[in-house]
Amino acid sequence: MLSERRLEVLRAIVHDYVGTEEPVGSKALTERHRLGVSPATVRNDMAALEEEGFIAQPHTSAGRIPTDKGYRLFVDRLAGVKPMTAPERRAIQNFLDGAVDLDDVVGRTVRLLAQLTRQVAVVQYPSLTRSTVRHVELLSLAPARLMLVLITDTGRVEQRMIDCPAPFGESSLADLRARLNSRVAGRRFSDVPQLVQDLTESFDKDDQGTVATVLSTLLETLVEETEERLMIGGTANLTRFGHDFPLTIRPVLEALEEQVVLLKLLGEATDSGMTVKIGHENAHEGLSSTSVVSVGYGSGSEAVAKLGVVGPTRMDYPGTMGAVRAVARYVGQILAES
Amino acid sequence: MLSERRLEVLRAIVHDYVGTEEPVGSKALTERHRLGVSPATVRNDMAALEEEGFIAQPHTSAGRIPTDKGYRLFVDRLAGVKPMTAPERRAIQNFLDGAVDLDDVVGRTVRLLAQLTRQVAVVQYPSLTRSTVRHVELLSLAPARLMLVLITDTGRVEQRMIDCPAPFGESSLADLRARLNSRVAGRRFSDVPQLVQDLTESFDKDDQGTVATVLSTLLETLVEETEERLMIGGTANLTRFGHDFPLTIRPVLEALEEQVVLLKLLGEATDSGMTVKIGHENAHEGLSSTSVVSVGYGSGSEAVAKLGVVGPTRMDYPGTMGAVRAVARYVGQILAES
DNA sequence: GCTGGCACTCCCCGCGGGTGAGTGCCAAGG
DNA sequence: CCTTGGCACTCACCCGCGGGGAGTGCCAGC
Repeated sequence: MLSERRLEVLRAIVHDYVGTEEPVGSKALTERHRLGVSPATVRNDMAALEEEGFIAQPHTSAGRIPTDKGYRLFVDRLAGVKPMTAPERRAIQNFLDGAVDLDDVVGRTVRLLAQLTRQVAVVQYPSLTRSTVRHVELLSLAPARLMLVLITDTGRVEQRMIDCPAPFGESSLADLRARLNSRVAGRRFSDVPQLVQDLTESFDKDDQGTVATVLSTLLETLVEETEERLMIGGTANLTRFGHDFPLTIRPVLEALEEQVVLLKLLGEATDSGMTVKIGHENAHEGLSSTSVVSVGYGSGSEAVAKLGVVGPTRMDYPGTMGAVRAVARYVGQILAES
Repeated sequence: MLSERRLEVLRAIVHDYVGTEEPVGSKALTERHRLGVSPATVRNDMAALEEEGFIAQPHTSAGRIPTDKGYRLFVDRLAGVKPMTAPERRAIQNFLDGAVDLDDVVGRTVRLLAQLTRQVAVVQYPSLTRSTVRHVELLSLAPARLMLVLITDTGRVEQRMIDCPAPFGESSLADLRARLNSRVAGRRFSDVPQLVQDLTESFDKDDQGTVATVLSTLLETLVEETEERLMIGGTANLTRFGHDFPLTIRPVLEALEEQVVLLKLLGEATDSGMTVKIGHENAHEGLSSTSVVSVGYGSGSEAVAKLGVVGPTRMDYPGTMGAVRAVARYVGQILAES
């Protein structure tokens, strides 16, 4: 068990190291923080902290830097979330309020988050799985060719081409359109399969093939499009990383380009509250020297997608967490309004 | 006027420098290329080339490196476009053939281009301005609330909400939908304004307000959405740039995040044929040590958008140009088929 | 106009010593 | 038992120095 003062020493080390990017020594610590003890005592504490694996020295006779485990303890027990100041909150709201459509909301969010945290921002588009259907439209492009358009409550639109097994009249089309909408409009995606289950039977024998095709296409769209999109920004902030550049930055850029990796990354985050993954806690090895702070956001009480930032393990956790939480909150509001 | 041999020397310098990233000297040149003359002669030629501003030396008593002007001459007069090999062409086609929708086509193109050139790839979404309308759909979401959906021949879908000044009946809606489509389906965007000009008058007085609103929204969409989207990829390749890292890479990453800059960049390219912008020829100063190779692509004989790559001025121009041209060609085919 | 020779320039690299921050240990004191 | 000042020790970092080598410019000769 670590004494209160040792935790205080760890907090001070993290604080200073995040600020200076340089290993911090016992003397410097006592000068910058009012620990009320001498450097020698701090040295003893440091030895203990190192013994437990919370800090390490790059080489003998150098200062200490926090380990992943040290940051973990810091985040879990020593650091709070630093709330945004009132002007910052106003700025966030103003910036997001100008958005005109979903793409714009996501784009603005990503830029905002990157700017606030000075790190790389990742924003997932609102997920289809948890969304509800606003409208389903069917268009006849040619006698035996339809287009299915699906509109979600988050403002997303998906379209699919459908080749019909048999020609499909305008009246049948209008009929199907009406019945489909009366059943699924306003309902959650996950409920749709049951809701349309017996729809085919109620149509003329001639049309049943087409109806079945349409329905299966609709269901496919719901499933397929669960592979969600995301937007990233602020990659230029990676250049602030350190001196050992190419080695650090390259794998990160590579990881960022693989949407699958990022989606998994965000997906791992717990549903409610904020998640902080530190260094090697990230599954992807290219991100082993970065931390990811993520949180769910949504229009209602429930999260429909996630957003977060990727930065060096040596980051300002309280500030970053504050910014991420605040942005998520405001984006949720914006989505709820529209 | 430069003699044939001096041009040959320049070509050799560019070739070697691109390969080694190191200033190339007279001795090394005569060893690697069959110029048929001695190092001393090459030195004389180099002095002449330097005099004319095609090459420069980083410091006295070092080898020479090409200047922007040197690369320009190389591209214009000395280098051809290196065609892709048959296996490469097959790979391109296979890779692009798997695409399922427009987003996927663009996504695959960007990844492919980044991989082929080992540089940063930029692909503009097919532009709306030059596209044609495939279908316009009107949905009634609420008594006085419509949704306008615009579907283009390139597979793009845009939607807009419309608040009607007055309630609008289903029959009027169907009427408007039908008339609108009969007029604009298959027509170019640029022709739409004239085609719908007198449409409002033919409706009932009660409905004219709504019809006018719908039409103006449609026209707005056509104009607004001309601010086109694009996708970039392969930023990890920036790490191959050089040793003086942060200085070079940072402004490039920043420029890449500003879509406006990129759109302007691609926009400057001439419509037909390939455009190569070298170093300071790029308006944006963050890109003054990069070259941009871009070309239009399209489904028909006409370009609907552009794509290209951004890389160091020290790049393999023939190879890059070959890859860019080949990819543009195949993307055009894919778009034409779908 | 090409070539070989020659002197000169400077970058690069490895070496060595001085400096200073930081550590670990120990003995003394509360 | 914890804290503290003292002390010797360890290394990374900085800096200046000199040799090696690649490359250049110039010149005289063919």
